[in-house]
Amino acid sequence: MRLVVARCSVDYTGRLTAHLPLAPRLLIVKADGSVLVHSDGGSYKPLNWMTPPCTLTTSRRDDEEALEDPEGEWIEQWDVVHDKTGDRLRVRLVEVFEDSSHELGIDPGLQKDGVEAHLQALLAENIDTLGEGWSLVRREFFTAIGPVDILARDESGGSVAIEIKRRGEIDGVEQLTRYLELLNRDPLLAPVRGIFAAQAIKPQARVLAADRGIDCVTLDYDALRGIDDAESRLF
Amino acid sequence: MRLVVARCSVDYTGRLTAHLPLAPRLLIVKADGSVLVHSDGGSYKPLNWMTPPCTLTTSRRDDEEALEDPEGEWIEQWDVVHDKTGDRLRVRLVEVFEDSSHELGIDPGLQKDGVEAHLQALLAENIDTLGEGWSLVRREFFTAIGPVDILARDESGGSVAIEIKRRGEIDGVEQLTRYLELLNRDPLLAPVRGIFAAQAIKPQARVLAADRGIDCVTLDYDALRGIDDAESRLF
DNA sequence: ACATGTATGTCGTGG
DNA sequence: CCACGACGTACATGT
Repeated sequence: MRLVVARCSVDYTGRLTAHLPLAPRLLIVKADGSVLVHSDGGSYKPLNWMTPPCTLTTSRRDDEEALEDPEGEWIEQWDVVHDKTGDRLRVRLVEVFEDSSHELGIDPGLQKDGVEAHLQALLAENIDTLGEGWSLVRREFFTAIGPVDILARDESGGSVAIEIKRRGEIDGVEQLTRYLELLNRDPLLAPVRGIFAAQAIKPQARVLAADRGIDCVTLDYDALRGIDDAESRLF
Repeated sequence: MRLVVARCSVDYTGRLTAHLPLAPRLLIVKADGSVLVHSDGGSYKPLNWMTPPCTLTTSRRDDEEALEDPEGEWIEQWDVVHDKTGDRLRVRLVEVFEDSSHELGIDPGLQKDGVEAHLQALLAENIDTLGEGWSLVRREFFTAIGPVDILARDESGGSVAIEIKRRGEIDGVEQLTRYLELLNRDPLLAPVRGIFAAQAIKPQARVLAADRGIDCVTLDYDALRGIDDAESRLF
């Protein structure tokens, strides 16, 4: 990883064209050749960047040459070209304040907990919180247009398709609607009810779900985890 | 902006919990207090981060204290707490390879060109590329559920709602469908046809659009721009 | 402040 | 390799 702090201008040409006027910025060149251009604010997202796989070539001008050129007084130029899309990033460095390199090695990676996958697992294990006598058929029930999060049977043996979201918004209801349309064409399953389950459901999503005959359920992550813990203590 | 390269471990607790085991990484502290944790690959997105507004407090341990503690041999700890959500990021530094600071100032900002807004303006100005005798009614025609990109009239005076996307995918068709449902309830406008316009349209989106009776049009950005240039030269 | 739609989204997963 | 869905999505814009 190479870290450069420099006064520079940046141009990007690819899915769009963009230009950054001359100013001091942080430039990061990663081991895979990818480049990030960061300002001292507006975090997370770089002002400009190039994703791997890409190729970086650098060229220099000596001071005299730079001084002669009235247009751009840059002393070093980076040309980064994306290997597949041909997107281009050009960085022109005018004044370099820092330039250092470090060997970091490959990162062991992030361990996550508490995302949708986890919610799904918890609800699948505690499917009877939706109703007494309910049973799990499958998690990630595959259809031609994508996986249904949970397929279950209610107390009377009827099929229920459950879509789980951390946040319940309108496109989640659309997604479940598409699944229900498809599932209800299968005579072995039909009729299939829909349940839209989320930690919080927006009013618009609720209205749309009601209009489509889909039930809404709010999930309490901590409560589900609590049930799960309580159950595992029995063993 | 402070740049630190260090062997560190990171823990995040907030919308989820996440842990990064001890490894060498780049830590960036921006002027607004936000923190980014980057590895030497997998670009653009930090492994972990804290967005502003947030507060960073640092604490140190002297070497003896660190050596006595068999658990964690960290010598410096950063606690970053988000001012509004209470999300927490904790970084424990074990070995520091670099620690530098720079004053960058406020960035003049990015100039963009070629996104959806531009496509919309170009198509609005050249609405007759969709058919002879077509006319523009409004750009950003406002409805209760959001703005329709372009509302136009075809050669026979019929209403046409146009949804524009850079890339035509399934959710764009869903969006247009919702608009059409609503617009067709307005007796002054109905019947309203739909056109899904994009630089490239995915097969699935095409199929769904056909199923909904929506026409697809691919837009040639350069051609539209060319027409526009040619027209402006007439004045 | 909240809601909505876009993104050079990025990133994983499964076919 | 492509398609799809999740994301601590982030981010700008309009009310």
